[in-house]
Amino acid sequence: MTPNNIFNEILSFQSVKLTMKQERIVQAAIQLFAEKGYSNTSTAEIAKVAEASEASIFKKYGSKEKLLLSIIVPSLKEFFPTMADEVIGPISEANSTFEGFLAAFLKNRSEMVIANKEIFQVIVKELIYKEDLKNELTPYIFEAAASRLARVIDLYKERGELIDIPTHKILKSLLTFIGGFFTSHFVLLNNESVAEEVIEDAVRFIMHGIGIKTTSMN
Amino acid sequence: MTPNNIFNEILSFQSVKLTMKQERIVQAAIQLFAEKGYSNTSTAEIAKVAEASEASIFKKYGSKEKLLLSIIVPSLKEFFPTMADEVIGPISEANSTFEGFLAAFLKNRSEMVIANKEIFQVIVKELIYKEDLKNELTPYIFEAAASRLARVIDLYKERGELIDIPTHKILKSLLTFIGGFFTSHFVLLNNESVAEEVIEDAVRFIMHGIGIKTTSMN
DNA sequence: TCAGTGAGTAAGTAATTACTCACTTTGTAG
DNA sequence: CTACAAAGTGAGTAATTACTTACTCACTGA
Repeated sequence: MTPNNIFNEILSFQSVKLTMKQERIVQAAIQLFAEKGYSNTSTAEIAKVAEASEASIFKKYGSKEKLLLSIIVPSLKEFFPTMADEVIGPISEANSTFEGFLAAFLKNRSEMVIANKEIFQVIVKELIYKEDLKNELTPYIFEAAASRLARVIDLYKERGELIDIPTHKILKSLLTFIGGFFTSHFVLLNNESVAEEVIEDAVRFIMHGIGIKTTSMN
Repeated sequence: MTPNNIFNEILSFQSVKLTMKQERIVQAAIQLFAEKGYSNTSTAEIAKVAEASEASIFKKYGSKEKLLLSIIVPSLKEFFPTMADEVIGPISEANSTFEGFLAAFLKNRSEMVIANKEIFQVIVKELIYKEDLKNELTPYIFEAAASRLARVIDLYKERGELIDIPTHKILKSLLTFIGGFFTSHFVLLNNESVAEEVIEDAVRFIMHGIGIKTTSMN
């Protein structure tokens, strides 16, 4: 079975409405995977928490791995592509400065991640491990998020708001920091919210760093 | 057994010189843990790769968990405290500017991590999962690395090289970016080296961000 | 009313897991 | 050479693992 067929199969799980039992199974799996990791969670435990039988898991999902993917894959489309078309576009149009865009973007995505924090934790924790999964999903993530952010960067660069260095370099620094930001807040520290001030601090750091401003003209 | 006793027990493993077989076991464990993760690696597999018997593992280490800790704990002292006393001090003394310090620091720590890349990967991957381990080690890491970095920040702040905001805010931004830097390069991308240019880019970002320099006096 | 269908499950199974025990081999001090 | 301790191991074990099978039940359309 090719990767594409696998993806379509996984996505088909959500197309038919889930029964109550199936919903309980998915919720139990999300909770346990986020808490203890995929490998340390047995199907027996998932069934117990969901108050269902183990066989029900396999009837619907076929394997433990597909249950994991049925959680991860559809959510990626929520974390990232939605981010591209429905988030990045409107946010950048509504903000005249890159600084404003950045603050709105970080706030918007933070709220999104917090609302789906356990799923986000599962994705981060498992993506680090699973080489195959990583290799299959990163091109997708890159296309969905990075390439659109690059366009926004180009836009504001033309307006003279951003430094004149290659866009890929700006993007790389930006993604490194944002990745660190989300990972530290929502995976390591497991925060429930992000204060306005924290976002302001992050934006200031991204825009101006920690050095004093030198008086140079452009 | 209290945490302290556990730590002392773990540290005692390295105090006596390892036999060749024991060395092979540790090397096999590092390799497999880094590649597939602790939970996905069986003691049988470690024994096979090490060309030793499973019983030898348990004779020396008692449990699979202690084998993991015997890899992680001593290395932390190499990654972090050495960093504090033997790295941060000399580097900051040898560099008159914070920018110079930062470049030297990033280069020095990158080389250190690359030389022990698999161990670094094991630490990152397991620290994300294991709540207990994380809670036990973070105060230690913080004391070793963060508090010393804070002093360096204070030093250069007094010299007027860094912006005048609370040190903990500077530190937080710095650690977020550096954490993202090391994780993306050496865990996600599994890089073998870091080009001079990459470090320069990172330093520039940390110092000045991606916004254009505004002409404001201080 | 009842055949057909999908949801759900109790009770398995073979394989794998971390770990143990009784034993042999090896290195070394006297 | 020998005695003894440490290093090393083959052959287990009970528990857990992901997964299967053969079944019941609840519902629905004709």
